[in-house]
Amino acid sequence: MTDVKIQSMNPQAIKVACSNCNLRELCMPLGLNAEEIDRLDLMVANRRKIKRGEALFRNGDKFSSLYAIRTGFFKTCVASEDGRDQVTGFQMAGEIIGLDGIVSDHHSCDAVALEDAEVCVMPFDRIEDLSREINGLQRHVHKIMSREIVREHGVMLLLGSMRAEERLAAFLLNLVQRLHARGFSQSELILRMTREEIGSYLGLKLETVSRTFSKFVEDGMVEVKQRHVRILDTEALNRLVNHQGGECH
Amino acid sequence: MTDVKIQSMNPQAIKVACSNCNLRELCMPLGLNAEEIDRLDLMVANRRKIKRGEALFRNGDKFSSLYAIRTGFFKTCVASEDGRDQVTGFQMAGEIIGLDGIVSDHHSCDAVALEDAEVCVMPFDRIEDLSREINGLQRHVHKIMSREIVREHGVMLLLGSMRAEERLAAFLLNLVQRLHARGFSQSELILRMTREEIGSYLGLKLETVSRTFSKFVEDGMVEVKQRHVRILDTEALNRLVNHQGGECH
DNA sequence: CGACACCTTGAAGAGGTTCAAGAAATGTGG
DNA sequence: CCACATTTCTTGAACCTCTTCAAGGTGTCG
Repeated sequence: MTDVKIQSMNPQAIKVACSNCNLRELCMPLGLNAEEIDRLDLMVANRRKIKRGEALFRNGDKFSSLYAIRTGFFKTCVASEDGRDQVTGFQMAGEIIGLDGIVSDHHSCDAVALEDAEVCVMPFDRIEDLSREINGLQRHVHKIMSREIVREHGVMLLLGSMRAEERLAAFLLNLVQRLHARGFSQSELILRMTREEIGSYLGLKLETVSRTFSKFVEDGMVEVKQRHVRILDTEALNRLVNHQGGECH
Repeated sequence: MTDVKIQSMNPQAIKVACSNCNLRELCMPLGLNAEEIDRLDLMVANRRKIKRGEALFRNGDKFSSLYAIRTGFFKTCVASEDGRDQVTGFQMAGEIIGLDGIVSDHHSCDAVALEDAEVCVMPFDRIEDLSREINGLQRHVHKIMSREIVREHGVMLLLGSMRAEERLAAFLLNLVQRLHARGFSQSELILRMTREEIGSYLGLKLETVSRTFSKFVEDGMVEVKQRHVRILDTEALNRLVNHQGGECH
C-alpha cells in the first residue's frame, strides 16, 4: 500500500484560500466584508486527498475537524453493533461532512470516498474561534447544521412512508438537482455508488433497486446503462414522488 | 452565593431562571462559572404553556426561537406536499426543539404537544449573542445540533434496516432509557402517543404496531394495557435489536 | 351515558426479500 | 494487451413480512 499522505501535507505547494475558491458560494457564508473573507482563509488548515475506497474518517475516530469537499464524492454510513449497515447520505463538492463528531468528540459514522476526492480540513476549534468574531460565519455554521437536520427529516419521510419506486425517483431527482446546482446536466448523471449502496440508503435490497431501475426504463422515464443514467421524463418522476401512486386530484 | 430567586405567584412575574432549573443538567452546558450561569438566564425570554393537541409551531411558521421543554411531551412531524406524514421524533423534558427552523428562517415541521406542556422560549438571536461570549454555551449549542444529527442517523438505521419487532423493541428501550434518565422507572412507562403515531415514527402501520405489542406480550417480554407498558425482559428486547433475529456468530 | 377516538384481531393480498443463476463490467497480473 | 478473477448488475421464482380492509371491542371525555 503506497503512502500518499505525504504529498497532501506539503503546505507551500497548495494555496489554500476560500477567498479564491470557486465553491465559495456553496460552502461559505455570503455577505461578508473583504476583511472577514480574508480571515476565513484561516479556517482551512490544509487540504487532504482521499483515494476512492478510502475513509476520510471512521466511526470511533477522534473528532477534530469538519471537512468541506472540494472534489469527489462521499458516502457516510453508520453501523449497528450487530453489523447492520446504513448509508446515511451521499455528499458532493461544496458540502460539509463531519458534523456527527461534535457531540461526543468522536465520529459516529464512516465517511468513505466513492471516487478520488479532496477536502479542505477545517479544525473545529478554529471554526468556533472565528465564528465568535464573525457573525456571518456563526450563523452559517448554525445553518449548515440545521440544513443537515432538515435533510435527514426528508430521508425519514422517504424511509418511513414511500414505496420502492417513489424512493428511487426521489433519490434520482435529488441527486440530479444537486448536480445541476454545480453546473452539471439536469438530465444526465453518473452514479458514483453501487446498487447496494443506493439500496442501503433507500432501505431497499440491491435487487429491488435494480428491478426498479428496469421498471423506470420500461416505462420510458429513464435510460440506464450501468451507472450512467439519463432522465427522460422528470415530470413523471416528480409525479411518482408527490402523488403517492396516483390518487386523483 | 444565594442563587434562590424570588418567585411571585403571578404568572406574568415569574422570574425565569435557568440557574435554578432542575433540568439544567439536561439542557444547559456544564462547567460554567457563576457569572456565566447568571447570564444564561437572559437567554430565556419567557415561558409558554401548550395544551395537549396544540402546536408549539407549525411547518411554515417564522422561526425565531428554540424551545427547551420544561414539562410535557411533544411529537415533531414533517409532511410532504401530497399529505404524507412522518413523525420525526418524540421529545420530553430537558430536550430542545426548533432546530429545523434555523436554516430557512421558517420551521419545516410541526411540533405538537401530546400532553399539556410548558417550554422555555429562547430567542435564537439571543442564543447567538450569548454564545459568542460564553464559549461553553457556544460549544453546547453545537453539541445539541450534532446530537440531533446523530439521533437521526439512528432513526435512519432503524427505518432502513430493521424489521417491525426490532423497530418497536428499539423504540421502547429508547423511550424507557430517556425516562429513566429523568428519574422515572426503568421498566414501566406510559405512552403519550397513539399507535398510529408510533407507527408513523417507526415506518409501520398502526395495526402492525398493535400486533407487535401483542406478540411481545405473548412472548412474556412486556405487559401492555393500552398505553401503560411494563417491560418484563429488557434483555430479550435488547437481543431483538442487536442480534438481528439471531445469527449464531 | 352516549359519541368518538383508539385499539385489537382476522383474513386476504401486495410489495419487497431471498435465493439462485448468469451476464456484464472492472481490475489484476502475467 | 489479453486472460482470469472479482465485483457488480440483472432477472426469475418462491416466499415472507407487512399492509389493507373489515369488524368488533375498549376506553375516554364532554
